[in-house]
Amino acid sequence: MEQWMEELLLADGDETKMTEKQAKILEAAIAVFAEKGFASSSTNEIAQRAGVAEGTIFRHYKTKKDLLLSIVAPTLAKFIAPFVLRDFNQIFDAEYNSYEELLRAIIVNRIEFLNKHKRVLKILVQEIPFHPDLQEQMKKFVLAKVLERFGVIIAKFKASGQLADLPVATIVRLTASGIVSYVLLYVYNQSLDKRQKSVQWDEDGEREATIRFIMKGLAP
Amino acid sequence: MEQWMEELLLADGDETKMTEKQAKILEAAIAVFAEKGFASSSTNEIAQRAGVAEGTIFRHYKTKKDLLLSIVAPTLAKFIAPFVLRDFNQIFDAEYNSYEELLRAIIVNRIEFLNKHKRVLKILVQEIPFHPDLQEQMKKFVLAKVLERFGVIIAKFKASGQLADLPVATIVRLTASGIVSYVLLYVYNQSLDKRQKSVQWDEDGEREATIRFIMKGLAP
Amino acid sequence: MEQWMEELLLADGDETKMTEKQAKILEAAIAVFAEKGFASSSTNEIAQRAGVAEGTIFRHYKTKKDLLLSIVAPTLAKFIAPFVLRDFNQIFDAEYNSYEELLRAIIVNRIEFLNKHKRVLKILVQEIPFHPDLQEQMKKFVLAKVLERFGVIIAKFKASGQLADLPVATIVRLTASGIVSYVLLYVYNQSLDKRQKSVQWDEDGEREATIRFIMKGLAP
Amino acid sequence: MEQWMEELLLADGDETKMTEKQAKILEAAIAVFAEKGFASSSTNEIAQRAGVAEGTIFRHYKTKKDLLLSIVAPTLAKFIAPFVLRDFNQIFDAEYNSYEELLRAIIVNRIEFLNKHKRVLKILVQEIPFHPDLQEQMKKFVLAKVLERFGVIIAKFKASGQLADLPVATIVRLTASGIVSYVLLYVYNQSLDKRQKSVQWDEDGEREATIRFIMKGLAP
DNA sequence: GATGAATGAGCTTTCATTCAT
DNA sequence: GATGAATGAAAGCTCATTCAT
Repeated sequence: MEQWMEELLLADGDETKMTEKQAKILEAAIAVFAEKGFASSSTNEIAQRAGVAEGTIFRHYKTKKDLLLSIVAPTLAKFIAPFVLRDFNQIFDAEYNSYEELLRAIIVNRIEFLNKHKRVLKILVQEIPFHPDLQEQMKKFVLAKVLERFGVIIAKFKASGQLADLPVATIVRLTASGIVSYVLLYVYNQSLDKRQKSVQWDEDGEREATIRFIMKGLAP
Repeated sequence: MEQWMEELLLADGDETKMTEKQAKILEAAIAVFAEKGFASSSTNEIAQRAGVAEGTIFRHYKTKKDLLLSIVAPTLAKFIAPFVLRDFNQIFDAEYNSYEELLRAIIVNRIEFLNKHKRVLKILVQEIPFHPDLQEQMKKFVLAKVLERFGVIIAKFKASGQLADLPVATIVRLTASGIVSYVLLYVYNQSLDKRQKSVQWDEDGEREATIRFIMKGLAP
Repeated sequence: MEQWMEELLLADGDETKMTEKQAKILEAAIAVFAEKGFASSSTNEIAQRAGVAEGTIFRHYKTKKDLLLSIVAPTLAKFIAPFVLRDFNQIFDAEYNSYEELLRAIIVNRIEFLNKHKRVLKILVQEIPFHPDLQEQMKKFVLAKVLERFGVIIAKFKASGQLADLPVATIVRLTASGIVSYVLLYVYNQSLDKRQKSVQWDEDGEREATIRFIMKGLAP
Repeated sequence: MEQWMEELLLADGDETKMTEKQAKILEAAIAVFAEKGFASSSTNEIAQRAGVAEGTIFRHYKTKKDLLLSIVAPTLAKFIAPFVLRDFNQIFDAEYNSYEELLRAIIVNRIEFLNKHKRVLKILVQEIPFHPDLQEQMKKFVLAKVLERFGVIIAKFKASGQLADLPVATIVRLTASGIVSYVLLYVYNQSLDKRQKSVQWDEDGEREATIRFIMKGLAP
């Protein structure tokens, strides 16, 4: 499994295998899928936006669904990468003195990730309910891996008396719900154009409020 | 506006205006839309499941999108009913001695609502990103009304020193994120069949943990 | 099975179930398939010749292959009808004083049949090698039924000393090969236009020669 | 014409003119055409089975039809070789004392030929109805040559009182129909696997029956 | 009101063929 | 010679919508 992961990550990082047109197709497909949803997107429109003949799409991706998966799978892989690949980045390997420090790190890291993969994540979220195979992978890899990895760290903080004595899954759920609500607010803010800045949230204030909320909520 | 609301609510509660066929069409459409998504559903399949001719659908709903809206609108209306219709139900009109009591009332109320409208809510959530008109209504009515109504109550609890001194929107956001994560867990639990009960969450425990989490998190 | 047969035969005889357009589609499909072969025929051309929108074809026949089968199946059924349906016609129920009489009756009957279903039979013969399901049905029903029915009659002629003492299957094979070669000659003759009548065979002469050939060849 | 024939025959026997790839393409094309029919075969599949790039096919054969012809033509040439090329083989050049001897020789020879070229002959038979140019060549060369050559021999046997006084074409037709029905039976037998040997015909018995049938049928 | 046959635009997909490398 | 990416025309098929009955 980890081999498959690493391959996916490399294959995608090392995009030399792709022809120029193929890259354009992917880019166009991401844009169109994110904009209209998978089912409402036509391969014709994708081809046009990619500046490619429609047939070219099907030379690289056997079906439209194949195209979807080839977009969504690598991102899914990258999503769990931090959790399955040792020393992939510093989130879990750095020593954190407090749960708060960890929270801050995660928020920064996830916002960065979200920003980078916004459109693909939108597609993923939209399509998961209709593709049982994606659901399966999500549950099997992502959820399982995240819980497993977090478990170790949270146990440490629980032992040192920084966190309430709740099941790991519960702590993860409550932490995640807080973070997710903040991150969504953050990207929502970004989606507003200049003129609408008046209705924006105060990002810094909300971040601090969120962190304090979680810390207090999970205090022993 | 409130008139329109009341009409919607009545029209739907009092389903005598609908022919039997029309009701069957709605029911079938909800089932199919929830299962496959709006764009991937065919009016043909809806007609078959409803046991009517395809043409009959278009006698009642000018277009396929019309059908979607006539499904989604009443549920949206009911969703905000407690917030816009005085004495529609007891949530806000009862006097709550503590924020915790309010939380418990909301959880019960929302779970009930979600259970009753699960499929339509799924459709709504799926389709909102692709229908700007729905988004507009959502923001204008739902969000605005909910915040407005909540504002009054939260102000009271803040004044009496039960809640931290945070913006109302922030308190709503953090409260909502906690409740949503619990409610989703609750319905997820229900979707598991008997054999999978072993992987279930402990509902009661999670509910209590969630309430305590929110209360502690929002304490002054 | 015989029930299924009778249904097929009736369904086809009683073509009132078909809309006018559907009949036109069948007629056009038979023409085009016979002319170009199944794989080289386009539903587009069939639609045009039928004076129908292309979509109409697929309202009546789910796939192009479905259309093929709905053409070929009834003819296949009619082909074996004389052998499975008692008193369907007079071939086997009349008393034949000699094998020669039987031969003459068959030739007349088969030429008539061939003339009536020339195009469909061409399609059938062309497509059988590529559709194992058709092959199966052919072997199971047609061959089996024909041999069985013939067996009884041939046994009678063998017993009365009119035919050589050969296996029934062998007699059928040799008889059939002779008849087939004559019948093909006959339809080939018809396919020639007036100007080419000079290269025609002498039908009557060939028929008599064929019958004498078979009779002498199978004499005891 | 005979020069063209000889060239064809040599070119194919002496396959040194073909590159290895070209040979593989031909072999693959024969396999695929025989399996699926010409129209249903894709150059893509042929290329894959041949282990070459799709473009390579078109380097050697201008069009897909060209490929078909380059498969079918040499076999057609070989088919008439015994009839047009003096001392090509022994069938007609040996002196036959009886028509029966000739029959036996032809059967052996044709079974051998059929076995060697089974797939190509299947392709040829399948495609002839849809390619008027092939039909033309068939009639002009094959039929004409065969009849002409046979005519001489049959005239001899008629003169010596071994055969009935029928037109040469008729004798050829009746003889051919008998032989063909036997040869088809023979190859059908071969196509059955071990387990099905019980349903086989008795080859030797059928061959003798067929020969006796023809001899008796054509006796004066 | 209800039907369902018919439509035609548009969908995904296939394919023989071309051509720069 | 050989490749395989690219093409675009055409294939089979789907679908929301219309309309005569």
